[in-house]
Amino acid sequence: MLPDTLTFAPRNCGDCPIRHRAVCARCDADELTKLDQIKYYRSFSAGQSVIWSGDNMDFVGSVVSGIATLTQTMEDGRTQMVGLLLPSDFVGRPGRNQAAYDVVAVSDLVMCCFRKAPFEQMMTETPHIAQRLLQMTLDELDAAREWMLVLGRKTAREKIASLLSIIASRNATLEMATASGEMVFDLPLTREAMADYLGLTLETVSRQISALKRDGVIVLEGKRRVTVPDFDRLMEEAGDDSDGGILS
Amino acid sequence: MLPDTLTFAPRNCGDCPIRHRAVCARCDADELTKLDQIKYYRSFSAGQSVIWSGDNMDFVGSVVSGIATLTQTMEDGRTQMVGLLLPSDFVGRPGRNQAAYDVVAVSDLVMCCFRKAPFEQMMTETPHIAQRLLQMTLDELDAAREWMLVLGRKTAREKIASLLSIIASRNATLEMATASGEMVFDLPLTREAMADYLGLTLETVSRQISALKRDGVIVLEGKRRVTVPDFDRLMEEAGDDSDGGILS
DNA sequence: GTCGTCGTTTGATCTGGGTCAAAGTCAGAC
DNA sequence: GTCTGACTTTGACCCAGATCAAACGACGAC
Repeated sequence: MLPDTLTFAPRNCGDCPIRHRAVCARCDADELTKLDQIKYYRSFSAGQSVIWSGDNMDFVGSVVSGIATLTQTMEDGRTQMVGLLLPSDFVGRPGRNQAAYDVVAVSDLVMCCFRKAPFEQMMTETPHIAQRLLQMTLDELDAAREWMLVLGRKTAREKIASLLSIIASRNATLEMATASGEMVFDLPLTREAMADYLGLTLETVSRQISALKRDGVIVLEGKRRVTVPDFDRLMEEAGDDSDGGILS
Repeated sequence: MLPDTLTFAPRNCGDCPIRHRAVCARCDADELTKLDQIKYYRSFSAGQSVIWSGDNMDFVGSVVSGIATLTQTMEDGRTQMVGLLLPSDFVGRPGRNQAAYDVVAVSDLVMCCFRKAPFEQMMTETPHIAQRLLQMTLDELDAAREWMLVLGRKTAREKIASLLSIIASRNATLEMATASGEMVFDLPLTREAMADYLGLTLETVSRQISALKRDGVIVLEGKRRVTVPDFDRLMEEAGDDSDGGILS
């Protein structure tokens, strides 16, 4: 457990893998030095809980590596995932002391944390941080609204295809993309987590994945490794405009 | 049509009904003067479209009075509401030129608009605006996540109860609250719009409203005026923690 | 090796909410 | 007044996805 995650810690921000995408993306060298002074790393192993809804939360931070989920739970145990946190995503809300959601590490996870008070202080002093945070929050809001369409109006099959295309394209920027147009990636989530993401049961998730496999939309190696032979086909199955609507 | 909405326009920001809740809330007198110079009002009558998804959008703005909806539409016509815009809510995204959603006036509507370029200019100069916009965006993100739980995991009855309690509590701050603990308000949405909000069909909305009425959770006068005799009961029906979880 | 656990698949059955259809209510136009 | 159209309600029926249940596969502990 906790293999080299602790030794992982990049000593200075210049070497950080998320330097140009996280909340610090716009900071100049000076600002980075200041951040460097108040930052600290925390590691979590897969399955571990980062924070519980309602807990006192005295830090904010960025996911450096690994994946975490943001979920909401009803009294009777029904749960809905409301955020999927990938490297560079921000956790916590400046100006709030209590966590509003459960945060759980889905894989081994490293976070770059800042104590809340000094971070909020810095936010007022260095507009670059607030600017970047606004941009990231607006992006998250757009993602949440896309997700609302998925939850409210798509069929189970479309939901699965949507999730697969989201994961595929989030990874696309990073790696993968087998020249030939094929895409290969590992599902970071269990069937149950996918069900929580999509407002389904895990059985339905399993059945629809099997169906997409049977129909040749995806190819599976084992239970986690997915190959998408034709991404446009997957987008069609997701019910999305195939000519990916250009925003921004 | 378009009754006194145009003459409505408050001449200066000091008199504005949303002065202390909109994106300008934190501005001081100086900043307000600058905003005053670049603002203009636009009126829309009920049912009119403010902007279509994909349209070029050269302004941003705040809802001054009236109600509008933000919706997404799939190619085959399925629609999902992704935002309900009440007075003081912000429309548009700085740094984006195309509208991402359809915006439709549900009632007669007055908006306070700013051309995008000067507004973005001001945002970089006066941190008060960006600060407030960040706060508002974070609030919207929280609301979107709450909404995701509703869409993904609640039953039709719970969905209706949730919507009613959201509308009730959004209004609560303003007016209403019959001392006795009763709440009375008008539904601003048609059954169809409620269905779009909740990921249901209008028939199901109608049936569930009838059921809540039959069970005494709400009382209807006509089709739009709602009385809630016992708000805690309504919250229970919504499946929410009755002891309203305190965040912030 | 066996056992236990966790994640997954598959089958059988049930049901909440969708779909199709018809009729009711109300406000504004004429 | 009555006609029209928008909105709403209610009924009958059906199906996608939930629920209940069983079994399978992979992996780590022993």
